[in-house]
Amino acid sequence: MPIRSSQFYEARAKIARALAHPSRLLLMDALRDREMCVCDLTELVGSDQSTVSKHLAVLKEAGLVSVRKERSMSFYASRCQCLDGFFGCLDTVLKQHIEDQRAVLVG
Amino acid sequence: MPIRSSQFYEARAKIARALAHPSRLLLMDALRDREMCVCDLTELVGSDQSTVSKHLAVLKEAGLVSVRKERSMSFYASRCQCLDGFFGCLDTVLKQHIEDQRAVLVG
DNA sequence: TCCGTTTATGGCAAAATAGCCATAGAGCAA
DNA sequence: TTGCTCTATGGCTATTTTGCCATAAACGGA
Repeated sequence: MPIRSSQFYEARAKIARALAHPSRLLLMDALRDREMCVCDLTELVGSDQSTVSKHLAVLKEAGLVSVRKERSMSFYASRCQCLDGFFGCLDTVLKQHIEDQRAVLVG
Repeated sequence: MPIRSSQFYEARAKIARALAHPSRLLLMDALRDREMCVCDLTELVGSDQSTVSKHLAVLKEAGLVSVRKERSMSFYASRCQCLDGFFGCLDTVLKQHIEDQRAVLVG
């Protein structure tokens, strides 16, 4: 008696996987309120250009970013404003979790 | 000029990784409004008991669930009510994404 | 005590992910 | 054309993740 179909959870897992890398979270953060080209994003992330392109492809495939091509450049932009609210909600939970852990350590 | 520190994104990536599996999303859904023992969760997920235990350990390590031991059983409960809001927000984005893809296919 | 139940963990093999290099294609300028 | 810039992708290796089996520990009942 799964609560929902396996496709339901698979679709959401795909989104979560797309966000499950610090470089991709940095990309989502940078693209939150402006579009940027791959060249600038590459400098921002500090990895190889091909690596950044592949990270962007993962975000694109998940539907989290859009691309616009102009001249020889690709401009990426965020399609989703959900992350701040989500991680803000999680911050509250995490802070409590850390405090609980500290309490355990302190005894 | 990263927007935030690498630890910032690493911490969030850890949470996203914990959610990046359909079985773990099913577990979070099942535990949303009630606690359950590992035995019942194992039956729900349909994987080996050791597999479910390890999924639960991942969620616990991320601070997303709590455990309470009673008799010989472990009862897990969600520590976070952020998922519904987040995925609800994403649903809107995804529906639009799917529609865009269809529009491209149709031409 | 002995046994059955419940849970966690080590170990292993298969699968997925990550990151780099090399490279190809597109666009633009000289 | 030639060359430079920008981007995407194939290929490869290293790392991580996944899922099962086997097993151990904890607990309770007979």
